[in-house]
Amino acid sequence: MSRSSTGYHHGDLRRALLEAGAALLEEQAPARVSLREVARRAGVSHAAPYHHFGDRGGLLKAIGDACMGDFLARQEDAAATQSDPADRIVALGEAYVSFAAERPHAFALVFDPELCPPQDPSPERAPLIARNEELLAECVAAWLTARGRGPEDLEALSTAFWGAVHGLAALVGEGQLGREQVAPALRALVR
Amino acid sequence: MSRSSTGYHHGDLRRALLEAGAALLEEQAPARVSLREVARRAGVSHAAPYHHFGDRGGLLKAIGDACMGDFLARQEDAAATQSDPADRIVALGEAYVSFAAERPHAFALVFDPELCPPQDPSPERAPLIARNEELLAECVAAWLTARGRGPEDLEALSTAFWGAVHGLAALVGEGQLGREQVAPALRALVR
DNA sequence: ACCCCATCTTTACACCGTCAAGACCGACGG
DNA sequence: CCGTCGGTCTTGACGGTGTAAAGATGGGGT
Repeated sequence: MSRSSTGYHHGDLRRALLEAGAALLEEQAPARVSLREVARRAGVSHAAPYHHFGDRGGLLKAIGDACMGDFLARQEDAAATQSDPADRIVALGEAYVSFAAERPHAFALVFDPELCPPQDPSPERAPLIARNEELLAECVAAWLTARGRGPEDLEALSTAFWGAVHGLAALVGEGQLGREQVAPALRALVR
Repeated sequence: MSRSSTGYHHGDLRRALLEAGAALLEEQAPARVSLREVARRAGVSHAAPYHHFGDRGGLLKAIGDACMGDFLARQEDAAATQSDPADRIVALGEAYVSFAAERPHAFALVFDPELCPPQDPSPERAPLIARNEELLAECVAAWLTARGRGPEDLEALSTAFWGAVHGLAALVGEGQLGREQVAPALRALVR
């Protein structure tokens, strides 16, 4: 029942809606992604999405989950390309910023607190968040030991680094900063 | 003509709308601030705002200008309370984060790129932005000289610090970080 | 073969931003 | 003192949105 794409029941509407919504998100900010437009692009009636996602928030949340997956994949890739701890941290940060620069609306959606409250996040996203924090902590810990320091500041430094990278990413995503200003700032930080 | 508050023509609708809008912004995110609700709270018809602000964006932009003013005032105050360069930087960052924590919607509005594009900002806000960058550069420069370093990294360090503080503020405003995690992270940075 | 029910459509409602036309009233010239 | 003028506000309308309820459709299990 879930295979054919032709036919009255469309076969795979959920995926089609997710794809249409993700495509729309590349063009417009999350607030302007309308359920009706997504349905229109998927070629179904405006009320069709309601059966698959409870409401507009449900659709946005599902799209956000997918974006979070993309984001995490990029983070993992970036971390894997470098072996030196300092370089790895910089690579992590640059991947973070690249995502925000190239897909600003997806980035905004991923961190929208109304769609996925940081306290009790959706069961779909919780493992992704955990994995991301784990990755960051690993890199910071490696960097600390490489500099001959104990792990006493690990948590403070992790949040500091997260804050720095997140802020640079947000500012770039908002157009407040040029992308070329990021690398020097990051390097100045891990100096 | 613009003084009396009684009478049919209301006297000072523009200010009343700004106040109603600002009050609404304390309760709800910018995206949910509706022109009609603001008009309702000001006790006028739903089309009344159009004569004073061109459209919804105009009202939000004006509210954002006011919020930016509040924000800058807090930054100035924070910088004035400390004399030691390192302490001043930390105070600046904490004021930044406090604003985002206490007035998250105002914070989001101030940095909304669709309402006030960072390239060619509104003539009302441009001086505020300039003053803010100046303040930050001053503090970073003082911190650099206090550590016996030349101003060669001033720009990179300024953006790095701005990014860190902005990121921490955004994460706190979104509820992703607890407010108590900020001070240790900041102190770890200026260490 | 039949019926069930998940899926999709239709219809309807309230709210929103925006625009055009009209009502109101203070101010200014005669 | 009176009239008209123009900025201010209201009314009404249009298209778009999210959401809910009710009706149509057709595939899959018994």
